[in-house]
Amino acid sequence: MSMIADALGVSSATVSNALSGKGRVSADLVDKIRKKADELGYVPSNAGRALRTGRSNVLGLVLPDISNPLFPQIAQAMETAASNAGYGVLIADSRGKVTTQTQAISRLIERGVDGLVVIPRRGTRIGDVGCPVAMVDTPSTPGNTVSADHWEGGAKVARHLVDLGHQNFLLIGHDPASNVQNDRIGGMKSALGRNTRHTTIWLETLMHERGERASLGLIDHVQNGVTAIAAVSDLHALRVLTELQTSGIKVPQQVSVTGFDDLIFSPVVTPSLTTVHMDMARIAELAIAALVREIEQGKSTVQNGKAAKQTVTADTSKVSMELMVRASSGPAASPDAPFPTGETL
Amino acid sequence: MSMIADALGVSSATVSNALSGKGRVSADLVDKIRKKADELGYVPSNAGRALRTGRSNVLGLVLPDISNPLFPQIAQAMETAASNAGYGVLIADSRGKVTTQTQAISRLIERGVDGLVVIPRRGTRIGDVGCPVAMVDTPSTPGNTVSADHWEGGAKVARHLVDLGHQNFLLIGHDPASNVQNDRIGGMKSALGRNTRHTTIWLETLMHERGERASLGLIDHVQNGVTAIAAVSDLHALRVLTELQTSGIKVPQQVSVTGFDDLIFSPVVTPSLTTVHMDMARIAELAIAALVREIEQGKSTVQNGKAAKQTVTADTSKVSMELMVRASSGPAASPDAPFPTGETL
DNA sequence: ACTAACTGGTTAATCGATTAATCATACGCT
DNA sequence: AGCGTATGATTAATCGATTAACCAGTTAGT
Repeated sequence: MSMIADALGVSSATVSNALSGKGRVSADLVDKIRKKADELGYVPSNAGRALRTGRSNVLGLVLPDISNPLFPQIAQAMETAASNAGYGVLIADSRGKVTTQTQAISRLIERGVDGLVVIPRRGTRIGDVGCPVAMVDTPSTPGNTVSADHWEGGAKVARHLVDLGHQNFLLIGHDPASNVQNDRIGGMKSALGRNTRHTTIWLETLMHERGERASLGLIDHVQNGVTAIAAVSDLHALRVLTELQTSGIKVPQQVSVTGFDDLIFSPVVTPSLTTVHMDMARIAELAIAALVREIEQGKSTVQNGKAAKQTVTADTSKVSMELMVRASSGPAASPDAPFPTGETL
Repeated sequence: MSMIADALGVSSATVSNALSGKGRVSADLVDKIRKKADELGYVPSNAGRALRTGRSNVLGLVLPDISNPLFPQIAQAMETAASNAGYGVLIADSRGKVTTQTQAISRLIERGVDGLVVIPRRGTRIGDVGCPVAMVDTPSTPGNTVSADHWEGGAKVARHLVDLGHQNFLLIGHDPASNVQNDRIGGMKSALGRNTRHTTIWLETLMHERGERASLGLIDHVQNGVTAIAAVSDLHALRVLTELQTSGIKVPQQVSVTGFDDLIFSPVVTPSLTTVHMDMARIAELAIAALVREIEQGKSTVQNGKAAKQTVTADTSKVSMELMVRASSGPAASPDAPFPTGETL
């Protein structure tokens, strides 16, 4: 910057003003400075700027478990949204453990991030980090900034299956402690009409009892009349799909299968999976926007009050999910013998 | 830092020396300073340090396409390795396009990263970025820093299938321009003995001709005697698996199927996928180590020569892949009628 | 006893950008 | 002419850590 100033015989302050457009600089000087800057290949030093302004223009992305197959979508969406807002994204993975997560967060803070996007899980507690935090969880969770409307998503698949004439459902969750999964299952249940029956199984519990690779015992359920199996993730839907096919049960002719998240393999398996897609790009946009707003006005907030509140609020806290009807769901096999009214479980 | 200095009546230089262990400070003063630093909750300012030292302690991770299902593994491994070396990881996604990639890289440079880890693809060209670069591609690619030994991996699955008595193979690739996939297929071919036959199909070409969701026409191949189908990714292996099962072909009784990468769903589909696992953690470690070495000695290199060479060299350039034998591969169906010697295609 | 070397610490400059305070002109108005 | 007010640019302080240069005591060597 001082090189530009010297080259043009002006002060470095003028160069700063010219490039940032803040002070009062004559129009033609601005032009000359811009030109010279390009000519010299000037790139502002983030370090210098950060030191002076106290802002790094970097956000931290905290994930409970990077190996989550949904992560690519999340990371990509966040990176894009942040980048559009002029921010970089520093990632922190906690490999499932809560202790590592705390460490990961403090590493981010030490690196001077201006804000945090946190995808929480179970015991995630965000202590007193000194910067705004956007939480992406579920609309039903207190402190949630913005997230997909998992409940509505659940309701959408369930309604889809009901419309196809299904009356006997098997709902498959993985972790009974997950807010997201509970919302999805809750939404499903809410949309199942009076003359339907449903059972819910949680894979984690099941696998804990019978081992990782255990059969899910789907044949039994099918023999008991289940014609629709709705899982909270495509990962589980896939497992269901292959287990059914191995047992010679036709999907969707005999049983319909649905998942969640529209994972990368979902369109290409046979039959392609009916699932629920979340608009991660929009969620990321809202989360980042809320975060950036708080960061940018943060200065004043900190000055006149105690400290800015931790978790920020977005314009919209829930983003609609989209039902993707594909080949794995179809009309119920035998639309005879309706079950007696009343819900099981 | 000056607060610590004031509190103990020493100069800030002494505090810096004490905490960094560089200058000469008496042992008990070091203790007192450390204690006071903890007490005051001192966290060094990266901005200040970066400004002075010219190093940000942040690395950039450049990915051609974040939606690659292997990405979680990569990101996690890189994050862990970098974090252990005291570096943060800034991600940059180029969503497949080469132009976006160039932009992404320059954004990282502007942010002042000390080094770059690049997972290249096709037209990836790293221009004159002013920092060391580690390339993770294939051992056969010039400029490769470190990567999995895809060729060996291919050879391993192929040998496994040959040992099971298979003689007629279908090899499935996706993108004929991918170095990784060519290495894998090349390795496979190299390990197929003289009295075997094989055909290779590239999905991208196929899908371009017949559309995204087109059948892969596997039944034809099976009827022509193929008993083993080896794909370059679990994603394609899964597609193969479900297509076969839908057609009523038993895996592995009639046809064996293998994949690559040990993706998250591979162990849980039915039958679980035989695949090849890459030790991403080790690859990341080697790449980061090479990068960090270059960065840390970089100062001298830049001083006495022209500039440090772009891509760094690791201790080991290829990391062995591990064959994961699961349920989707088994003995060849009919070990009769060996084919005439000579390779098809 | 006088110098050399060492020990433990301080001073002050520096990295690059930002910004409040200041200054010098020129212009408009009565 | 004289005063107030824009306008355009400069000065200098500042953010926080690092580090070369320097300084005051102490110890060792001859």
